[in-house]
Amino acid sequence: MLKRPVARVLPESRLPQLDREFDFSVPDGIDIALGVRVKVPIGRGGTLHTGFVVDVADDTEYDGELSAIDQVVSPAQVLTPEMLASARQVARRQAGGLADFLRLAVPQRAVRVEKAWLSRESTTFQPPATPECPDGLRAADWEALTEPGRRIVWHFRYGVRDGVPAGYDDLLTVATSHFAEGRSAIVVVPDWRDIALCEQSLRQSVGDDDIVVFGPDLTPSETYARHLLCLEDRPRIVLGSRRAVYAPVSHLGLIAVVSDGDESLREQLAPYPHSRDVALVRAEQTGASVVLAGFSPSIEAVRYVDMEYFESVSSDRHTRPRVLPTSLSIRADDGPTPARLPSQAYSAATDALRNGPVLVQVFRAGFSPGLVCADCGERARCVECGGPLRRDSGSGPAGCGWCHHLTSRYQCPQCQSTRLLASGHGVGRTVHELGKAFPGVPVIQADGQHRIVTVPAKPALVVATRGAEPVAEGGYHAALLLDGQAMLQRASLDALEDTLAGWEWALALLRDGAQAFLTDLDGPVATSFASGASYPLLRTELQDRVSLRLPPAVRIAVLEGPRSVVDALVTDVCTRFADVDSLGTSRVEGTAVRNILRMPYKTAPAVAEELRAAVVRDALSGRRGARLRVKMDDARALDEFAEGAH
DNA sequence: AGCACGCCGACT
DNA sequence: GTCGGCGTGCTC
Repeated sequence: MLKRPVARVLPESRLPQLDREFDFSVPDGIDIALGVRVKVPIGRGGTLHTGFVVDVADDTEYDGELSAIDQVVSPAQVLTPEMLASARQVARRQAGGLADFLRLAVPQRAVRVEKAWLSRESTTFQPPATPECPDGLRAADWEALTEPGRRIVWHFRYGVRDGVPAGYDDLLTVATSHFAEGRSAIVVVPDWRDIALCEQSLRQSVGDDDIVVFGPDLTPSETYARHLLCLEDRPRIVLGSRRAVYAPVSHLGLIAVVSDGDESLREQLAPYPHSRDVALVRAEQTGASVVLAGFSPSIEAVRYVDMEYFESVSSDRHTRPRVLPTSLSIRADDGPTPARLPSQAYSAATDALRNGPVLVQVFRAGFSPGLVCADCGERARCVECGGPLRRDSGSGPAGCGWCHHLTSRYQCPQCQSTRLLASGHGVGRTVHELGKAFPGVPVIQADGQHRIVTVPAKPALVVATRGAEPVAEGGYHAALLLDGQAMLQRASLDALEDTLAGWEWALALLRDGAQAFLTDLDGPVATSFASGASYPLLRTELQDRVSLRLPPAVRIAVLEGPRSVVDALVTDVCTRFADVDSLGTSRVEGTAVRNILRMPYKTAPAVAEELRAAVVRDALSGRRGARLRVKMDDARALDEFAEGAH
């Protein structure tokens, strides 16, 4: 414990004007340590705030009388110097508050949990045997993956082993290798399903004391317990969702982010950091490796490889399953086809179902669907204006998405049929349809509500929404990739990236020799994907983004607040920085407006500083009403902007 | 956020 | 004369 007279404290406050360090005197009898939580009086009333001790010193710059620290909340040094340094860097990058970031990185205290931890008996670290290089990985690549200080985009191999995707197994072997050398490894995955799969695999090779899992649905005290475990001076393997990227482990050797293009890896709380960015900063700070791994790279990863900031490593991909694009254009002379499935896909699925499970991947539920003719598949259009027809409830008249004209009796201009079907509809409807198409076959439904991690190696139709696909023991015998058109035609910047990731994931779950059928799409994307050329597709997409000046070729900042404040700030920033431009304003709720700034990477740090200063200034001005808010690099704002612009 | 300081209207 | 309105400004 340090006995210096001045402690520098960062209050745990979300107020921008309090997001800075304050000096306090340390009374006799109070022991201060870096990273502990303290209570300090702030403001005229001396209201007690908790905060972190971020520095201790002999004197202060402040010319006024220092207030004294009220009390040390606990001796646990919950904020490590490394995390503080990383937090500063991420907060600056995101134009956000340091305390805001630490709210994500340091969980709330739980007294009982902490008492138990403080009086724990220390466990000894028994390193496991260093694992061997998995099949299908070149020795040089294995070496790169298992030493610290590298930046790698890793293209997983396909196939399922022991009920777990082989790529996941490979990654955990890499993590175990770091661990065996006395270094911690953090594995960040998008969601609960991936955690369950990895945990199952990890527990077979590493002891329970060595693993810390930040699983789904953790209570605050459970989260705190795991945080404390990570603080111990011994290596650990940490597994979890985006929360795991903040694990304050010592001896960090590896941070791996799996499927880093997944939108669930962006934090929904200020300052909205992405796990990939946090991983990069922490790795730089500690000398650890960053590995962005998966079956299909994120567009950011493609960019990093292109600019030679990351090296690329591929497992053996010769086992890529065959993909057959079978166009949806069901011809009238084909007769009725069950559940709108092309006959080739239908008969292949029927065959595969004799021996084992078949995966049917559908677009996520809750998506507002367009309508198609149930008999010929022609897109249903409004008779008044030609706009897309939709149906908000399950039944009732169809309405136009553009002019809201209601069509009570629709007739298809192609085949005169009066029956309409939702295209790219959610899993509920598809389960029903497919159940009828494959009579006598058990149907297993997997989506956000029906969480299934694995299915047995028995004949069954597994209908899963994109992102909720269970893993089949031994792999699926075939996969039907439905709704490709709807997935690809979403008005979203990451439609291609996300769609390819979903398809590649489905391929990874197939058993050796099984095939995938792309049923609702033809054209260049279908052809490229079928030939295994996903990567060139993404590179082309990246080139487009460069010429269109869209992320990740540029960085963006979303500004929200009262019109006058936002307008003034935009004018100011665009004048000061010649290479920043504004996409204009769109209205959000009430009187608030939103504006999006685009800027090259090299100017972004200076702009971020400027924006943050504006947020603090706005908070300090006593003006009532909505405050100015800044959000960096949230590409989804562009999707909303496209809808709301005028 | 809190809280105090400050400078203008209707009350014992 | 003074009690109290909430605009403005600061917090080690």
